[in-house]
Amino acid sequence: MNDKPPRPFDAIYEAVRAIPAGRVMSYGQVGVLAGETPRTVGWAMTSAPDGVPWHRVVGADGYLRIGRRSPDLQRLQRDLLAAEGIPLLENGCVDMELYQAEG
DNA sequence: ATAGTGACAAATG
DNA sequence: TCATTTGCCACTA
Repeated sequence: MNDKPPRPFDAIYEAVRAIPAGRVMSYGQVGVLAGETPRTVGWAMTSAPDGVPWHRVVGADGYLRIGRRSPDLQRLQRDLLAAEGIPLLENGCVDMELYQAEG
């Protein structure tokens, strides 16, 4: 039952939840909005509860830095992004110039 | 308390 | 361009 850490990254989840559909944000951007560092954002995403569109969080380059330990998650994020109207480029990254949220 | 790791980012060689 | 290093913060052993 202790799957979720007692440390609610409320600020981080709030920033991620504030990302509108069809838009994406980088870990660094979320970190700035949440007042935390990109590292902490990544760690918070590992325990992202329901209601948090973690799939809208991508790397600063638009790449899906995910998938290093869970290839399934990368495919899941790719599917979720496509479902929101965010197709990935041939490089496998998101067009930040078009889909990056302002904040 | 210490060391190692991590869904990052920017700088450096 | 690629690989390496450093900074940052939180968690696990």
